[in-house]
Amino acid sequence: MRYGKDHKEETHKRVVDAAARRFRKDGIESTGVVDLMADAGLTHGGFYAHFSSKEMLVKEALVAASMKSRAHLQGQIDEARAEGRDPLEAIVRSYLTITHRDRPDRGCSVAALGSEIARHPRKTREAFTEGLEKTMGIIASALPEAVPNRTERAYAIFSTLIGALQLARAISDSTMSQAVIDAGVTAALQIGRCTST
Amino acid sequence: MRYGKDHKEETHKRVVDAAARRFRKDGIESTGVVDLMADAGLTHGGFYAHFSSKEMLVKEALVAASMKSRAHLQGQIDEARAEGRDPLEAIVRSYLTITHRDRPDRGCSVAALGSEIARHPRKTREAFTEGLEKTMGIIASALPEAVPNRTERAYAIFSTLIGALQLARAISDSTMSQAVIDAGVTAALQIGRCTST
DNA sequence: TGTACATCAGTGAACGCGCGTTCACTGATGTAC
DNA sequence: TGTACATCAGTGAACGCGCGTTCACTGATGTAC
Repeated sequence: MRYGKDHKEETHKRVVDAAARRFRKDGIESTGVVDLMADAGLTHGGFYAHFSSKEMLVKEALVAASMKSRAHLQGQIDEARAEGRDPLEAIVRSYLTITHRDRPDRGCSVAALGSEIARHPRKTREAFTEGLEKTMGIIASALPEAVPNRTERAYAIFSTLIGALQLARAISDSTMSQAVIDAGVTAALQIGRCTST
Repeated sequence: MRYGKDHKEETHKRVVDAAARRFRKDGIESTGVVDLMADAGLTHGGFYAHFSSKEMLVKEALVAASMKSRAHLQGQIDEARAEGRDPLEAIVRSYLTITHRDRPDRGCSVAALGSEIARHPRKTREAFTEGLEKTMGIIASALPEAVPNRTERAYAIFSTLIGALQLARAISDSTMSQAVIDAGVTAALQIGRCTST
């Protein structure tokens, strides 16, 4: 079948988006090329017309997920600012929720894949790092202007957020899981607000 | 070959310890039963005389790694107390180091496997949770007595530590990686020390 | 004390299966005449 | 306007390989006589 001139590009995007979802849900290694293509409504044979290897799709999926996350983050910040609410509190409270804990496929790819990304090839980690740097800039921009070391605080806040979400997901006891989430909120706000140091 | 009466138990322990190391280095899913047994100097056929499934070994390896971590943690605290240093600072600073970042096989299994553990069966996560609770108790005991909500703070501190170490491992740029580690130290200490809230 | 046998930790071939990747093919459409 | 052909996104069988798991077997030692 011959298709319109944007058709292939659209299919490509569809595979990347489906992969971003699947990877976050089941992990990168657990998800095969067959599953990935099936999720996009295709058969596996066409995969290598779009990506030179599974690793290249991993890279693209991480970049796509990162971009989407930043857009969401920026949206939360803008909305909070428009309504006179604290933008830091807005992003922290919307990140550490039960919904986010229970729907990794729709959420943050760093929380979902953090320990796995560290074991991927340098090129993949470079793409990840690039996205992460931008995300840190956005978090830093949500901090009160009076606060020093905004980038470093953004690093620490994000560390707390992904760590807490991962623990909350791994913990089998729901009370403890909830407590970890609550503790994460308190601590992240504290890191972002404390004017000393 | 017939062996002494403790022989099998010793072999079992050897496999569990080797697995704990390998899992942290390469991930649980990436490591096959053949590799695991080879690391312990055995062939794969005997595996099921020791474990009813790979998942059972995962559970045992997580429990073993958790126990070892707690012993190390307690050692750091005792040493710091004996020398009149702050025990919280001792554990935070010994956790967030370049060495720990670069040697996941010898380090914290939560940082190395966090996002993977969340996808394992309930029984495995229950064993993990049990160990984690004890670890949180030890971290809480390192906090100044004047501080309220010690358990919640321990949760947040540990979240920050594992999140920062994971990011530091995933980031390809060494300057940024170092900055994340430093930011994690500052934040973890701040969470543990701030007497308000 | 010497021989026959039971034990059982560890061996290695084999099982079905899914992995990432390759490739000859299909067939609807756009283009050339 | 109608026909012949080139294009190329997507198909599905096949590749070698490693996975988790099973099982008949080995052979050094402890026990029974």
